Amino acid sequence: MTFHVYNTLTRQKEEFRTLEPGVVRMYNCGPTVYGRAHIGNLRSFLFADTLRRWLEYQGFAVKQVMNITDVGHILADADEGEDKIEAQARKENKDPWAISRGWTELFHKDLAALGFRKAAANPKASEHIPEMLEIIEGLLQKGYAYQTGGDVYFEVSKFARYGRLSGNKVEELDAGNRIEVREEKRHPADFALWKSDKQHLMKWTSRFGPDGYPGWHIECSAMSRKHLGDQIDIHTGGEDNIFPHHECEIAQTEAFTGRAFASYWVHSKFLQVDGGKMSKSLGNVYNLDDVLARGFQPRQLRYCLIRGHYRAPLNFTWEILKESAAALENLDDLVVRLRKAARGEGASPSADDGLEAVGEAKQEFEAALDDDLNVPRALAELFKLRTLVLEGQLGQSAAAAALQFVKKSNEVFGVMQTEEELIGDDVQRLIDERQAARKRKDFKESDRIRDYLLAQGIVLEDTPSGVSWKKKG
RNA sequence: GGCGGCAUAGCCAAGUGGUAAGGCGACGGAUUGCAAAUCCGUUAUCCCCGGUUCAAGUCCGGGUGCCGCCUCCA
Repeated sequence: MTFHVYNTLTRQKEEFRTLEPGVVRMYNCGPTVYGRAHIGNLRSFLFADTLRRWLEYQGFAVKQVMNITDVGHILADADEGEDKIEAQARKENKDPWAISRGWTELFHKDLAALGFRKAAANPKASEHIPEMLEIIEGLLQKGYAYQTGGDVYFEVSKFARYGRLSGNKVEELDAGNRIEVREEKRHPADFALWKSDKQHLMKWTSRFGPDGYPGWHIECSAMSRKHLGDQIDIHTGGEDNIFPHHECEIAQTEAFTGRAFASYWVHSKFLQVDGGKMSKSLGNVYNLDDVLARGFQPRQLRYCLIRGHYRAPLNFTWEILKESAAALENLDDLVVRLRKAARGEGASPSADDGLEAVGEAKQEFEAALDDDLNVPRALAELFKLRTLVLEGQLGQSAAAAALQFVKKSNEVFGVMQTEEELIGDDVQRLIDERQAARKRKDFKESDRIRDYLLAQGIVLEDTPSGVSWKKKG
């Protein structure tokens, strides 16, 4: 079995083949930095991170680029209006550059807290204006774009494949119905590559005039090309990016280079909250701080957001997060139990007992992820291993093999506590004291010690084979 | 109006046309000084209606509900 991935472009699962053997070039549509990333954003980025991790698990060298959009997003009207970052800047009465810088920093902090692997590059739109202009010039020369005043538009009708990704037909886009059709455009669906506006705060001088700024879509075409080359393997984003954003990117890049842009277009579904859409008016747009404020750990949120299949809607509630935390605790426990069984504690007498079952779990795990990154199926295999070890069906060798595999599986999920935790001598002394108290049936004292340690985050369990402890959370 | 997706137990969530993974929770029992952990057992005919088929959660048609896009958006 090899990795198969669903390609939005062809609407089917396809065998994954890279342009260059062993190397994956992947571009992830990143955030617009005018506010804090919410858990919906995080789900999408977490999907990209998981995909990368699965590719790396398989031995690919992944060149991952995730952009930071710090200019160019337009409000209100498709082609004219206020930049989102500028709008926020006005609201806060701040310099737009300070706004985007601040949010970019926070974004990286959020990713780090959630255990993201670092992308090879996080290019900023504002730092790639020349690269954008280069493409715009090329498109003008090739006749795919036209200039009217200080504006440049991409002429959609010149690119026959426009609409292939989204399934939209240019003539049925209903353009002009809800948006005011701008007179200078040759077709309502034509989109801006470059705009001029004196009012704009973030602007650049070009041959189109002194007050220009780029259209939204051009940045990704330029940054992807700059950092990964004309052709890439994977381009990801949320499902909302399919149209118009990615449709336009394809048009621009392919018209410019004359070659296929990305081999695989992969999109994650939206996160829902309370079974419906997330929205400010419902007050259910949460970010990492909201999650931390409720006493949850970042990795618990991570587990919660990756536990479903990326191509199906996923529901989030605080109750579900709590359930996720409980499930994750049991995965941590799996590691602990395997480590013990590998040492002989609770292991089956014959060292190779259960070795076959462990092999099957690994095989199923990999088959699940090979099948369009089916995380829930892969997770189920981990829980099956837990049942095996709890039932004492694994011998020492099998447990050691399972432990090695589970640790490796965590390279994909990045959620488990796989390092052995240690307690200090003082804690060990208290545990011994409690055992002594129990022996003399001084339960008041033994419970006092147990409660004290619990308050320190250490849970004691009196098993038939002796007392064991674990750290909480 | 156009394009696309989803609908599986109390809550999540898999599922290749052949008889419903897994997680969390709940209930009953065992074990325990108590608790926790663990063990045993119980807990779904898959939104509705019709059709194809020997056989459908899985295919087709029609509903209903929710989500996304067509306007910035993960």
